[in-house]
Amino acid sequence: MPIPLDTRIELVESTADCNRLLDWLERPRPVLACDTETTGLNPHTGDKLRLVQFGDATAGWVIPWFQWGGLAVEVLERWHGRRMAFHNSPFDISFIENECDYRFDWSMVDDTRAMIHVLDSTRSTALKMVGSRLIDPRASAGEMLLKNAMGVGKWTFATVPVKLPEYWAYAGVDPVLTYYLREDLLPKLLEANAMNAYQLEVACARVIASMQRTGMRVDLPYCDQMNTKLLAYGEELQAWAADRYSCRNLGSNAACIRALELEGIVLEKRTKSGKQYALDEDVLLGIDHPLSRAIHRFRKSQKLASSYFQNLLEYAVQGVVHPSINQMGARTGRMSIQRPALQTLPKTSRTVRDAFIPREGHLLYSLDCQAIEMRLLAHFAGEPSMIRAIREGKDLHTFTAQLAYGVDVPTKGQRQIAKHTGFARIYGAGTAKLSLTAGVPLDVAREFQHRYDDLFPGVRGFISRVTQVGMSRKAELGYAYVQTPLGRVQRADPGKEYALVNYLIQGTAAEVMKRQLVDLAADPDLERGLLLTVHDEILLEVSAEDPERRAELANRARVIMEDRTNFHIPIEVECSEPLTRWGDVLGVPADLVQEVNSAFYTDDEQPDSPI
DNA sequence: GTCGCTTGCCAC
DNA sequence: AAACGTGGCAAGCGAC
Repeated sequence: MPIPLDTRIELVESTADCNRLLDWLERPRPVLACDTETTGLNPHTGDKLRLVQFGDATAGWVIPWFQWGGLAVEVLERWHGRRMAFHNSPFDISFIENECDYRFDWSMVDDTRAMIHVLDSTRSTALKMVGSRLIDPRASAGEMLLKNAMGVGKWTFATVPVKLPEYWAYAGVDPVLTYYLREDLLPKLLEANAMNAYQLEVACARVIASMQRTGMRVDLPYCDQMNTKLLAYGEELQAWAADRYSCRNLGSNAACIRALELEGIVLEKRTKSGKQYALDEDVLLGIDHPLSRAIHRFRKSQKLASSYFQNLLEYAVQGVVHPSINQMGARTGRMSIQRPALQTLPKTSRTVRDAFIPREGHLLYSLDCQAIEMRLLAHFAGEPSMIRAIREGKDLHTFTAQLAYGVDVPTKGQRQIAKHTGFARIYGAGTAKLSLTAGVPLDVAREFQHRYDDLFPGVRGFISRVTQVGMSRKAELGYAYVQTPLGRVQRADPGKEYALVNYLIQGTAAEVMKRQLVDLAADPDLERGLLLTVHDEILLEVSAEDPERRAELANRARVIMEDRTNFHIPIEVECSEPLTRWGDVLGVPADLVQEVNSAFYTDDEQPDSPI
């Protein structure tokens, strides 16, 4: 095993150093590794490049961007057309492209973070951690030294002096580690049959970078207005509760529990850890008392204000939020989005989604994969009746309820239990959990599960096959895993082999989504309009000027996303009407929201909700 | 003051 | 036999 930490690390401080670096660049190597150090995490919200590093097996070069940025660009231009390796390419490439005119050739990019994540997503993908594991155990030592030095000097990544040896030496090791990691991981990808999954990740990376750069336009005055209203409402509720029930802080569960107990309310449910009485939404709604309702309303308004509107106000730059999209956010290959968390905006009311608006002269479209996880379940299970029903365009939950109850038109309740049972299968839930989430007695849940298994024996067979395969691999290799169609390795935690079913379905759905992004982005008209993905939904922005053209673009996107060849079931996509606000997709007229929300509680002398 | 844990809640 | 999966985020609160 090579020991990259003994490799020469050099800081560029003079024109002589520049020349030595350019000489070094002439040497033959299969790939040039590159990394950056920055002041923060988001190039679109003001964070800047500090260092650009290049490396191979022989050396790591550290270029202070402020003084010697031109040299970094010179290196990139001279190397252009040849392979480059990064560890988390969208990050470094976005930072560099944000501060100069050089444009990377994404088809030449290798990404070691994508490699490791496709092979094992259960462990840290941080470069130093992976480096210590696979290349040199001392790889994380430099990080500790830097951390100590930064603590002593009270520095952050934005302020630590470039010439501090702990800083630039730490930085210079990274491209060398990346270089060795690529060498280590490429054969492993081949061996594991995971190359297709990796290549999809690499192809997707540029789309992610593009979406981050584009960002989403936000109606700031609206956010500000909503935030102010909600905060004022919270204050009113606080004052009301303090006055009537001496409950000083509606945000403190301990204080609320004390106040409720003083009112003679007896709590029973415990929290998950069992340490305290639970006071969650379920408990609150089960208590018929004005204070309980006030706590509930306070929570809701707090949540809307602090998790959503305040974040939008905080993260917007010139009216646009550029969230951080983590392409490999979840172990299954799903993406996650933060600062702000645009994948978790409430759907119960349109209030928050109404904050998102298209750019001037544009409209939004929401493209949604229809019931993709249920469809993939049918695909993997090879369940003929399910597959037929899907092909015939039937709603799967209604179909299931029809079969299970022998009726043409199932009741809402019958469809509901069918739906919950389907999802319980996808998630690996047992009878108890199903009974809880579907809100039916244990025996009803059990009875329906039995009917479900009788109706769809393929599903049961699929689940036991997956678990079986996982277990036998565990016996052989020490860990249970399955692979998605493109080869992504999905490992189970010990004792949780049942979760492999979910990982396979969720991971495959994630692959479908990434494939869709890549295919959409291949069309320049559509790439510009890609704004966001929410697991099975893509938000697209299209010029509004010509109604025919915009409808054509939206339909083009829909057709590109659909897949009728790779699975036993069609992946079908529904396209929304053109939207002037994201909230339009929820269908509820905006002016009704106020009424609906404030009609919740009518009997208490509490302040009225502003929304 | 910061950090980490707990609790709760938003989405798919 | 039975086992719900993946995330992000805010506030309270005790420890340092």
